[in-house]
Order: sequence, then structure tokens, then C-alpha cells
Amino acid sequence: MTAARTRRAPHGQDSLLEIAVREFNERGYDATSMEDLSRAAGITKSSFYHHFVGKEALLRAALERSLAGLFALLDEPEARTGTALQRLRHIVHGQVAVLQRDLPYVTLLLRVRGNTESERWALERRRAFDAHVAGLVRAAVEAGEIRPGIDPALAARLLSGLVNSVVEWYHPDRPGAEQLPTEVARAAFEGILPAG
Amino acid sequence: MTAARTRRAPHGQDSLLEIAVREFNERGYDATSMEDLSRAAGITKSSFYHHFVGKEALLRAALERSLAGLFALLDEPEARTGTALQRLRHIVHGQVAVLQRDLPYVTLLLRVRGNTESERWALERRRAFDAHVAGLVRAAVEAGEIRPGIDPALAARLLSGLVNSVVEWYHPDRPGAEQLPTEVARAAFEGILPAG
DNA sequence: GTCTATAAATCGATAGAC
DNA sequence: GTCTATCGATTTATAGAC
Repeated sequence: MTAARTRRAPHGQDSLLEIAVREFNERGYDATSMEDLSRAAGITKSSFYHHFVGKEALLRAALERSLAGLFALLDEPEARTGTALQRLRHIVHGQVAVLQRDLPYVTLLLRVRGNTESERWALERRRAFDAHVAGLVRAAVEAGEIRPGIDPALAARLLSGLVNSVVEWYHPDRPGAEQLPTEVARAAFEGILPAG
Repeated sequence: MTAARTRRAPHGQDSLLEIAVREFNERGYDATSMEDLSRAAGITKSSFYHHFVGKEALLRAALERSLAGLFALLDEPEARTGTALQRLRHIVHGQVAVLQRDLPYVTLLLRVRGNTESERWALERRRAFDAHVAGLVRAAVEAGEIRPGIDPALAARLLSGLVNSVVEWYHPDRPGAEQLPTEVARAAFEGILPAG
């Protein structure tokens, strides 16, 4: 890291990707033009095309980074040992932590609609992640680890929805950010508004 | 309602709006062109412009319908009487019911990003709705109707996120649709995955 | 690595005939 | 109420100089 870098870095792929993801999240991917991106980066469109072959390549890179963070979670030891309920609690906790760490990337991932090949690939990977979680929910229900009368498929979907909804309002400088994963997990397993 | 109407109706505003909302939800508003809409309706772009002054007018009409359904809920007697917790339970239940009834319209509302004046208006109305619910959550916490140690602002956001996430997977022909509002309310107040 | 200039396609929207 | 034809702006992307 040279001194020049702190003043005015020549843009690299990482730097431009970060700018692009921020712009995509502000207006939506389709409503953001390459002109918008290059203006935000302080270079021309042509210069931007020197670093990325096109607009979709930017989206693809962002989606890959987002999904890598999520799937790394499933490989952690705590997500592979213990009861189904214990694994679920660890995954929910970790999912919120990943969301906090990679907020712009995960936000972009969760808004993908399937218009392009990259988007459809991302949707497929998301489905695989959700299917893994759904399998654990089913196992927890069958093992009697949770209160009877719960539909595993519905519970898995609501669980996913609860966790992912955090991207709609979370900001990195929010006070008490460290407790958020634990609080979301409590809400999922004990209720958002439990009776007094 | 004439016999001709059942065979091949000349398109009216309602019919075209329904088609447009379906197209908007499939690809996203920005990625859907007037050409896409007119093709889906079986007429030309020009004919479409005869019924709506422009693309945003379609979005506006859809958002108005969606918000009308949501705010009507707050005027119901059960949302204005009883304890804060009772009102909340009724609103959560009703919100899911509205979402089921007006699925495409609510889906569109929840994906708005704020790019146009109509979108910003819709976001503001959504905030007002959420603020009403947040006020009830705070009242329930202060009245001791729910378990202590809950942050009202966080609970309100998670509650909103849980309910709204239903649009991501719900389909009208899903079996057991009548029980869904009750099941979502149970998940919110007793946990998605409560300990056994 | 950045620029100017521009191509080729598509966009929202309009004119005017029937 | 629907059509053909088209306008002007914007879009993604490329050519080629420096």
C-alpha cells in the first residue's frame, strides 16, 4: 500500500466492483447504466470497459462473492456437528453475520430476478443454500427438537425470510451491531414478540 | 357482462393493469419495456398508450391499489380495539391475508426502490404503515404484554420482514392457504422454530 | 489505463390514418 | 380503440488515439 494509493488510487477491479455494487443497490441493477457507474468512479465508460467486459460481468463478480460468503458458512464445523437445532442456530447466527460483513453484495444477491444467465445461476445457488437449511429444519422437526405441529417447509421459508429481511434496514454503523446475529436467532427460535 | 366479454374482451384499464403488474413482477419494473407489455396484452405500444399516459402511470395505479388494501386493514375495528398485542396479532393476520388476495400488487410495492416520484410516494406510505405497527409494538413492550428484553424497533422490523417475505414464495393455488395468516402470526409470536 | 467519438440497438413516447 | 411509422433520447458496447 503506497502513499499514492491513499490519495488517488488507479482503479482496480476490486475498487470498481465496490462502486458498481453500491450503485446497483441504490437504483437497482437494470436502472443503473454504465454511464452512472463510470461517473461514480470518476472515469469514462470506455475506461470502465477496460476492467470489465460488460455490465453483467460486474453483476456476476458481485454475486459470486456474495454466494461464496454464504456457502463458506455451511462448511464451518459448528454447522456440521451437533443436533439439527444446534446447527440451525449456528447457521442463522452466521447468516446474519455474513450479511453484516458483506452487506452490499448480499443485498444485490437477494434482489436478483433471473433476467440473465448470471442471475439464474445465482438463484439456483440460493435455492441450494435454502434447501440445505430446509433439510436441517425437517430433521429438527422429525427429531422432536422443536414444538410439534410445525410444517418444516413453511418454517424454513419463514426462517429464510426473517434472516434475509435484515438487508432492508441494517446499516454498518448501527449501534449494537455485534448483538444482532444473536437477537435475530432469538427471534427465530423464541418468537419476535413472545407473550409476557 | 356480455357474452363477448368472456370470449375476447376489448382491453380496459383494469385488464391492462393486471397484465402490466404481472410483467413487472416477472422481470422487474425497469427491465420491462412498453414493448413487453403490449406484446403480453396482444396489442401495439400505441394502443397501450391510449389507455395509460405512460409507463409510470401503470406503476402508480398498481401501487395505489396495493397501499389501499394495506391501509384499509388499519381501519378495521379489531385493529383499533383491545390490547396492543391483540391489535398486532390482528394486523399481522390481516397483512398476510391482504398479501394473499392482492399478491401481484403487494409484490410490486415491496420491490419499489425510489427511482421515480411515484416510487418515493409509495415508500413514504409504506413507512407510515410500518410506523403505525412499530408504535403498537412499542406499546405492547411498555405494557409488559411481551417477554422483557425485546428492543421494540428491532422487533417491529423483524415482524415486518417476516410478514413481507411471504411474497417471495407464496402462490395462490397453494394448499392450506386459509391457514397461512394464522400460521405466520404463530411464528411471529411463538417462534418459527420453538424449542420442543 | 484513460480518453474522444461513435456504432447499433432499444427505450419511452407521439403523430396521424382508419 | 387499434394500427403503422417514426422521433429523440438513452443504452451497451467498440474503435482507435495517446
